Amino acid sequence: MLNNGVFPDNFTYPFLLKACSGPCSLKVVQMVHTQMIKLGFFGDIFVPNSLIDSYCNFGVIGVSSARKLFVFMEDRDIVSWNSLIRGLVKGGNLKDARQLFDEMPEKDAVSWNIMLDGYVKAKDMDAAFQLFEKMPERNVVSWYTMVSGYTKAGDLDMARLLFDKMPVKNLVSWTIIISGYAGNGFTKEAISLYNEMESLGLKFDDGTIISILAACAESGLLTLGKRVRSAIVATGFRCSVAVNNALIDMYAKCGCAEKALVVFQGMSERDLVSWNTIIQGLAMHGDGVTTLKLFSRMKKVVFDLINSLSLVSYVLALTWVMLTRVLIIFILWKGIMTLSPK
DNA sequence: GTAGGGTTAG
Repeated sequence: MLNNGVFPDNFTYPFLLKACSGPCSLKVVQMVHTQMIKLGFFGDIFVPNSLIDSYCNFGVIGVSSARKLFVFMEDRDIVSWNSLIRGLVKGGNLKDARQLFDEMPEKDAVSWNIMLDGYVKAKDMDAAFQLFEKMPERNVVSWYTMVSGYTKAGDLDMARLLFDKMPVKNLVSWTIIISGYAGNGFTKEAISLYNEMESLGLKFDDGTIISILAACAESGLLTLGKRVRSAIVATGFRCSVAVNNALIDMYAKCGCAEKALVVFQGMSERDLVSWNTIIQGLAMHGDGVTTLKLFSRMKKVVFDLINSLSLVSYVLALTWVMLTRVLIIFILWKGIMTLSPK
């Protein structure tokens, strides 16, 4: 763009910074920051705010840069505060986050929810609940945060209590509570709520399926996993790669390695997760020979993507195959020894 | 520009 003589404006940088939020290095954000100072776009509050947000993706160092920027800013709006608090919360610095939260001249629903999420992530449900009770207004996000927080803390009674009190229940609320019960091994409740959701005629989406299947995988809940699978088939739901991956994992973790393999083989598109999931699933519960064959196929297809997880599964499968072979040889040898005349 | 259920590893 610059080479073509086109100059950036105040809309360019927020977009550019958004693109730097991934595995992009902190140095690039710093470079963009320097250029922004030179060209002077800080008059538009969106610009420094998106810079704060970008810095906050880079751990403690990033957050301290965000903080410096925040301090030097002439004008700040709620988003500036919220973004920095989010950065502190993300870095686990709840004390400073809370201090800023209390200092804020004005709070909106996002401010409250960020702080709430901080306590939930820190597994401090008591502090979260206290804040939740103090909130001047609660929106769906506040309720999601609390209910999913309690399910993650294993307190299904509180999760259920709040779920029942939710003023508006939608697909996400149902997903959270069903996955919560399923993931914690409460089979009966999970299935009964799933039935209830179905009877309400709610149309599930990728998020619902993936979340429930992951919870089933976690606690080996094959019954519900199968129910979700038949619902997918019955409704003709078009499975994304992620949904199929979740299915593979659910089957493998519930002890159905063959079914996991069937799903994998039926996929028209696969990603690294598909390969890792099937290889891991088979290495744990299936046969080692198939795992090794799949691994060598994987080497041809996604060689540059192979990571430590694939390697661990490979070594596991290899060890398993070797052990089985040694065992077979040992048994044969014992047999020959007992049969041979003394 | 900031918050929310979401596939492998833990």
